[in-house]
Amino acid sequence: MPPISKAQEAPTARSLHSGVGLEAVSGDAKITRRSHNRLPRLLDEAARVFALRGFVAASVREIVEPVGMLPGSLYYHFETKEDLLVAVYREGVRRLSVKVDDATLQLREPWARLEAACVAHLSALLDRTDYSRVVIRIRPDDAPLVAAELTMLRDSYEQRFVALIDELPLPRSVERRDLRLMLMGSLNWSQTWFREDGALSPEEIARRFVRLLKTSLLEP
Amino acid sequence: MPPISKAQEAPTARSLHSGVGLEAVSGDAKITRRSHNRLPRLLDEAARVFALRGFVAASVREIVEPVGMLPGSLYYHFETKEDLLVAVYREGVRRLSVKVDDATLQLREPWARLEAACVAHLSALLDRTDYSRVVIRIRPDDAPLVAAELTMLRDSYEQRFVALIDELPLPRSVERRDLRLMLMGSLNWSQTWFREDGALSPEEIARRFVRLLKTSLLEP
Amino acid sequence: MPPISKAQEAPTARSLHSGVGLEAVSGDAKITRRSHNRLPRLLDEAARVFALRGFVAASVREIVEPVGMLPGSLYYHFETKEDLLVAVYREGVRRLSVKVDDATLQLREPWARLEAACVAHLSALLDRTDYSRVVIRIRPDDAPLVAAELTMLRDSYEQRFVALIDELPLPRSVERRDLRLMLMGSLNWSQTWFREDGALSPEEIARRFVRLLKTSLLEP
Amino acid sequence: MPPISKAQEAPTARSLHSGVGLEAVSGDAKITRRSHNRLPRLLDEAARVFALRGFVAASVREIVEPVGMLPGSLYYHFETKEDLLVAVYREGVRRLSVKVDDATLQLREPWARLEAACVAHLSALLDRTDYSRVVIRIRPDDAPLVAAELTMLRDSYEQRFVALIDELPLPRSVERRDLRLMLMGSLNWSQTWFREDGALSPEEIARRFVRLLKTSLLEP
DNA sequence: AATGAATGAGCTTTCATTCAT
DNA sequence: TATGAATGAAAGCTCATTCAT
Repeated sequence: MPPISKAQEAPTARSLHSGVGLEAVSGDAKITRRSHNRLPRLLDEAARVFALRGFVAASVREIVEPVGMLPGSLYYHFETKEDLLVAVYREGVRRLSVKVDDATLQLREPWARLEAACVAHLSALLDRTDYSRVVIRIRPDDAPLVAAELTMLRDSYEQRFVALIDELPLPRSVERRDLRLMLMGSLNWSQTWFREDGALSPEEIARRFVRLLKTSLLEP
Repeated sequence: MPPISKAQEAPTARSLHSGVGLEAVSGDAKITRRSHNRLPRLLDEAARVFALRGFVAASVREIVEPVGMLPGSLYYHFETKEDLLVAVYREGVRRLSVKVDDATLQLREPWARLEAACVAHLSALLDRTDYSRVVIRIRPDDAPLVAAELTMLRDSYEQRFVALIDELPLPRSVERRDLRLMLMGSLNWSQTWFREDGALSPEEIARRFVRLLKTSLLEP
Repeated sequence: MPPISKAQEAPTARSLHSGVGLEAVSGDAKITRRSHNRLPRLLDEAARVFALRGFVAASVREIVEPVGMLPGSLYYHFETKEDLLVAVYREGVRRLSVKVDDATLQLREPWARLEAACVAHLSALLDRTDYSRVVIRIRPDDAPLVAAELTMLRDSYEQRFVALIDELPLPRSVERRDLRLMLMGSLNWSQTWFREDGALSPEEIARRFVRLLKTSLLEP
Repeated sequence: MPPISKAQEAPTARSLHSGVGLEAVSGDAKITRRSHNRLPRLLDEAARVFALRGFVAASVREIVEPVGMLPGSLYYHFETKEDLLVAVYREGVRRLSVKVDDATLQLREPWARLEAACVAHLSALLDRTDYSRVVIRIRPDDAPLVAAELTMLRDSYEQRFVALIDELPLPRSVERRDLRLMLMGSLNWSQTWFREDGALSPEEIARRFVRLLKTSLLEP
């Protein structure tokens, strides 16, 4: 497999390594003894380090070492560090999309659907092992050479929320775009203050934020 | 003036280069007899570059060059790049605080006070020339050696919002902390999507967000 | 066919991929039953890239890619990049020799023979598709491990010019070695300045250089 | 002193370190004890390594080490390895020019002037310690980013020979451009075959080449 | 109050090459 | 007759920082 080039095609629905939402590739032992196909592990590590440090501060060495690779070996799989980011980001978007789609699929009531989507979004976002964190943490212009691509990917995901908010029955005075930006902003920003040992779970936070928005804060 | 050391004490209220909110320090000539004090310009540039690139990607060279200094000269003023960040961050917090205090000072009605604070907060945050942007853009753990200090500074500022929200008359079911995190999160995140050429001004955005929160979204 | 090793013997007269002077090997199908022998194409590319970039700057990747091979595959055919150079160089010398021999074969008059040899030499040297360019472009000590071998190959070719110059009837004062070094130097150096779109053809250049040497430049 | 940038101005006549033709900077001890101003030594080493290995094969590490510098320190003085080459090349051209000018200055007779120029040219070219070797050894397109600049420098030097040949009284049939290309080609190419322990000195070689050209080779 | 000249560590990337399959 | 996946070394270069002057 040659390096994944910048000119690479749009991802197929079932891209990257195996299934739907496997975070860490475990139980792969049966495939080969000497376990070559470290690419999935490489992506896992990249996701971890990008989410932890940001793009610029993430060093190729730090990504590659836990996989037992040498820095140069990365470049068999990806042409640049930026391209690696794109791969991780793309997978992050894919997983987020799958989770949100799965969560909303069975529901009909618009507010319930939005709430479920927010719960799925926030759970992914705050899960330490998830590629999705990268999608929120990394600003496209941290990696100028692929900024446009990242933005497109992010937008494609956010369309889901555009649609979900379009479904809501709302007072005419409400701008749906404001609503989306406010809601998603508050969810996304939680990455900066959320502590795993806090009192509230991601799910509970998401639910509360939606309720705060939905209901009136003016006294009874 | 010796380098500002890590062991330095908490800042006095009137810290840094005098004046209340001067962005570019001109007319400072009277302060020192002869020297064309370049430290203020240095801080301005640092604010600009930290806000633009983030802490890690900001290079000392890029900060120092527009001031007409050499990289090594920075170290007369600051012991480390981290210390420079602290100085800028501290000034950002100071300016934010001044703006929010000024905006709320004359108002009595709690919701009006909160709205005014949000307008001030967001205007600062989205103003390209403002130190305040650094306070929102930089995550404390981007600079681990001074992370604790940055967090303290930020917390000290956010106390204002804790207080403002405490004043609000609210239904008993509402958790004030959630409210604050949601509101500030949505404001802060706007740094990610705000474009100066967009339809809405920062002030208008802030007002709309507050109104969305305050009122009910359930149909009439 | 195992890799061509460093310990390999001197080349037979009819070395490499058959044929006399075929640049791109087509119609070789009868030689091996099924395989679409890519080794000739590999050598063609190597010649092109070595001539274009020099030995050090020529990367295995650049050579191998247009052939549709992967870098590792080179090493089925050659033990090292140096060995590949030797193969190309050897073929370059062979083709040069054939051309010079063919050109001089029919001629008897010593100056005519020398001129014909120079024309053949220079045409090959300046022909973009020819292995011969490598022989002139690459300095043996660019590839220290095989420098001696390259030097031997080059010397074997230059013997032809030693012989041709020995045939010339010359004033006793003339050192034949000087004459050869001067003549060949001026021809070889033309690789540096020759442009295909220039006014003069390689043949014409060679003829003029010989004439300049032969005749007196002192006024009539 | 900031790095010498690509946009750097045309060199002044007395560029680089001191005097006219100092090859190795010795006797500098009096200037500073800890001898900073290693830039001259850096250039000397660069000239040596570029001449020895060519541009591509010359590693920054090899250049810098004998000077007692670290690789990164080069970049205080030059923005890129290419820029270092330009500096060396420019100095090579300057020294060649000075030598040729000095050699021809006192002479009036055209052939004598040309011969003196060739002697100067070849002595420089074959002198192991001379920057001039770089000018002949390095092909501009070995360093594509500065190729145009190198070509300009080389052309500016070769103008001297254009002029010297223009002065010659020649039979009308002789193309002066051919004459120049032939003469200089044969001189320049001597870099590939000249051995210091050979029988002939550079001076003697140059003189013989000129004589070969000048006189008739047809029998008496 | 700063510069000139560098350091030392680290950076991303490229290279020729290896070897099990 | 190759490939897939990598290695190990080195490359050019950038970084924050140092320190004598």
